[in-house]
Amino acid sequence: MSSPPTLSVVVVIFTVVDGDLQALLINRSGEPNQGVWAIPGGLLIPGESLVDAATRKLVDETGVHDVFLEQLYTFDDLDDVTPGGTLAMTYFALVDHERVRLAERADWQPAWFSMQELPKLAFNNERVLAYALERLRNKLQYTNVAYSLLPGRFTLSQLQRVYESILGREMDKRNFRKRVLSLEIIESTGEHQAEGAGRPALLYEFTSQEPISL
Amino acid sequence: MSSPPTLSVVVVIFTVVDGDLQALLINRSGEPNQGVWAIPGGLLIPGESLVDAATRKLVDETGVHDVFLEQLYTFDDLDDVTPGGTLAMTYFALVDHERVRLAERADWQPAWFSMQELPKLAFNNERVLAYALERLRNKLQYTNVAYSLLPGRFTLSQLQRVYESILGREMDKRNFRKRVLSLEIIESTGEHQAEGAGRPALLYEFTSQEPISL
DNA sequence: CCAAAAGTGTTTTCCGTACACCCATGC
DNA sequence: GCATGGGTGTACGGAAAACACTTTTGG
Repeated sequence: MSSPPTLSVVVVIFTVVDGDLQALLINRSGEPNQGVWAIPGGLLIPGESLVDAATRKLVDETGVHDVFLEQLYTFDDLDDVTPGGTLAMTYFALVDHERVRLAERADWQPAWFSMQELPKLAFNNERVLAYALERLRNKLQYTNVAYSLLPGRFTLSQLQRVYESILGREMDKRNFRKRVLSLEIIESTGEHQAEGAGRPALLYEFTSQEPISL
Repeated sequence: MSSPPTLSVVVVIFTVVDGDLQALLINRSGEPNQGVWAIPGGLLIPGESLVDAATRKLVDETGVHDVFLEQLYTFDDLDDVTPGGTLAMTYFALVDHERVRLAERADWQPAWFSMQELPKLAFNNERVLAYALERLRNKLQYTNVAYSLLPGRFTLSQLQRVYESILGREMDKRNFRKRVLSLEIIESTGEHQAEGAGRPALLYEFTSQEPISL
């Protein structure tokens, strides 16, 4: 007779900093996998809903709320050491890094890592990140999820850098603008913002701060 | 202190019969929801993987194996009567109805229902079916999952009826054929099959019986 | 010979892509 | 005045959509 599985909720938190897609990782202070980096997560508290657990982890680590958060997949084969196994309900979230205040704790160290140069990860977390990235790339194409990665007002160049860093390829400026404007997910505020030298850019905002499928 | 949630695995089983998309439902013999139709499912056995549990349910109800089976979503809000709540890991499967031999049991009655005329369902199962249908429609567009709904050899008209019944709209015969042939997911066997009156149709087969993304 | 289903091409429309120059500001 | 980033239009190619008639069989 096996014991019932451990129930954990794990949240892949993505942000884009300066044209670089990054994920938040935690340096594990306890066994198993002490000292190894892992995606933030914790045990599901009995009586707590999955989305509440994911939101709790997200707020604990970053302080942000009201962002895009969606269930990703339920893995039963990430943890091969805990007796009885673990069911890991994974979520993914998109945050504007300017709104984030990383938790400062004595035991667990959270830090951003570029998706280009990930450290050695615990618990097969590579698969979870790869799957989250695939999902994010798909969502970016036919939804407005990018709203959750940017401040309320932003320039088209900032938006384009977000798309480019997630999709991993450069895009043509004119085609990009044509496309996002024709989708009608953003609109101009009429105000301008200077970006160092160069002509000041028009500021845009998303027409909806809720996820929309196109 | 709440009790830990019940862990169940639920499998939406779709088939297409005579141009009609149908789902397999079970008439519950026990409380809660006695006498009400529900999606087949059962408790996760400790030590059993999720996909094994889903496969077990599928084989129990239909006798088929080696079909398309994929995780759908994990719901925590379907069952509002069981103390501690239930985590329902849902899967969806696609079967060729000609290969199915429905379980004949004294207690649970399985039956096919058209997605057009569903009965009253237990446990918010409407949401699960709606989500499964949405996912199936998407998958149909950019994968070869239809292989799992048809016999090994089939006519292009049969294939088109499968697509039409899932997508819920009629398609142009010439455009449909051009498209599926250009995808190179099917190939002609060279043999013909008479379909009542009318000219006999060429039989085709899928080039792969494994899921392929296009 | 008539009903029933299979099979087949061309035209148009739309969307994605490629591509180069001028504009407004800071220094 | 020059460096920096913002902003704009057109032409091409491929895919999807619209559209009607001929072929082969059974009865």
